[in-house]
Amino acid sequence: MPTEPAKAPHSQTLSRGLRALEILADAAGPLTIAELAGRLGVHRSIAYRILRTLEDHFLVMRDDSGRVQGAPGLAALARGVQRGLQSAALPELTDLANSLGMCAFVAVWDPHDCITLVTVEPRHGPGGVIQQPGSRHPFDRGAPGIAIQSAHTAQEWAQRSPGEPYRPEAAAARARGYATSRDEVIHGVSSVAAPITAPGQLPAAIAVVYATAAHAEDQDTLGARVRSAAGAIERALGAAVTGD
Amino acid sequence: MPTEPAKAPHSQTLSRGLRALEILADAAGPLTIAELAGRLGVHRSIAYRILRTLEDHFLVMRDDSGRVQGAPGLAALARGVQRGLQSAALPELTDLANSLGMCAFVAVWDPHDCITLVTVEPRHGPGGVIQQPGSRHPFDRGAPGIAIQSAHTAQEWAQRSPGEPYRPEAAAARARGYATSRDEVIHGVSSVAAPITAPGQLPAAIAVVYATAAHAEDQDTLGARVRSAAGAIERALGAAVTGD
DNA sequence: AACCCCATGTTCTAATAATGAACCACTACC
DNA sequence: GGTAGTGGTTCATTATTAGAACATGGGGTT
Repeated sequence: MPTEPAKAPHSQTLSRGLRALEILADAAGPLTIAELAGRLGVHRSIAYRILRTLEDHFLVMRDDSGRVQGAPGLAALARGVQRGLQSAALPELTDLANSLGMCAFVAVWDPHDCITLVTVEPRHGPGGVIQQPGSRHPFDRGAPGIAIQSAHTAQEWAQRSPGEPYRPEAAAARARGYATSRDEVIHGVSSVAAPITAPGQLPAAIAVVYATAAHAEDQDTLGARVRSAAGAIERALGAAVTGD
Repeated sequence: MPTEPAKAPHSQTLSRGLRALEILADAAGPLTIAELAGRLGVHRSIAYRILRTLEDHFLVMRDDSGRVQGAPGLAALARGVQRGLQSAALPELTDLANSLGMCAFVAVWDPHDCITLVTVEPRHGPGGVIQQPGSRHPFDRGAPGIAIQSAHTAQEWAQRSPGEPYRPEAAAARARGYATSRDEVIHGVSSVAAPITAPGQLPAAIAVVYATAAHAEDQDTLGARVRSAAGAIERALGAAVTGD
């Protein structure tokens, strides 16, 4: 990159609208317009117009007292994301979750975090750990992050996610084919994950989580299970590519 | 509404950006920038700047050949949507899916369609029907739409979703507590759904789908099952409201 | 190879669309 | 009955966006 041709300008209004959606997604509950304007750092009247537009697209809604929150239209927008991966992973996830009695999920790479895409709870699972779809975790927390990194060398990683540190555990995970973590995201919760890589697909990982107290010993068995699930998904993705 | 105080202006740029996301979600596969600009009805250079902004927010990504598609960030945006309903419904859905061996899902009301929010596949279910999360269906197709309508009288409905027709089956469903459909969305596929209503929550429905050929007779049993699941979800939502 | 075609990406000026302060109406709470 | 908090609207100013025209580079085809 010799002479940096100067970045083309970005759209201010659009960016603010998207930040509004991000803020709403991260917020604990519904927000008042003034709160949103404050967090956005813009005048109330701007926030108001932005909201009007978002409402038109069914991406936000107001509750009885006029406060703002995300609307189902957002789910519709997310439908197409990594569709192939989602459908390939779903059967394997349900199988894992039900046979192991653990919550199983798939997370995908995003430059700054890894994002949970699909989750499956085990049959009688309300007592278990719930991994919200759409939740983000930094790469330095949890087995899925390690697993995704383990599909790359440190150099590849630095190129792919500049600034995101490369965990040393990734090397061991690369050798074993799966990664583990304990107490990294939630205290008392362990996780085992295996990477999923397929041409044309974002780096991803399949993982299970469980209370550390239970199932303490058979970490190797879990590793083998998630590895084989990852392999099945990769084969399904490959078949989809060639067969479609 | 006597004198319509004149609608405040909407944000053009933001609206175009959102339409871009909608187009990408509906598209079969990745789109080239020119295609997107065409469908958007704007000049290529505008589409380009919009994409640049969307990329900054990790909502779209480019594949190897520069074509555009949705990115995992979209899933993160959808995380907060109807969170209470999602978590309350998940255990009931897994229970339904696994005990009946059918795909179970929750759909919520949106002014024009009903949108699938969460789905659970049965244990050994890849052969079964998969209901993509985020998919929209018009209210005149499928049991969930009828179930959602059945929670309202025709008048309430006309006020809530102006222009959307009220299906006559809703009255019968209202009396029975559940709705059925056959061959309405996919040929050969039947569905049974029950409404979920809770204060502060959007109207929703829980449903199961199955191949019409199998399980032809016990429609009443299915109705009772989804009804009781809906009741359990409503109770969980009520508890969450008062207990939080 | 030289050509053409189609793709992405950048630059630039007119004028459009966004900005943000001020202003109104309403409700809830002192 | 005031006062402070909402949501909602208006309007002059100007910064932002629009969209044409211009680079650039890769891929076929003749």
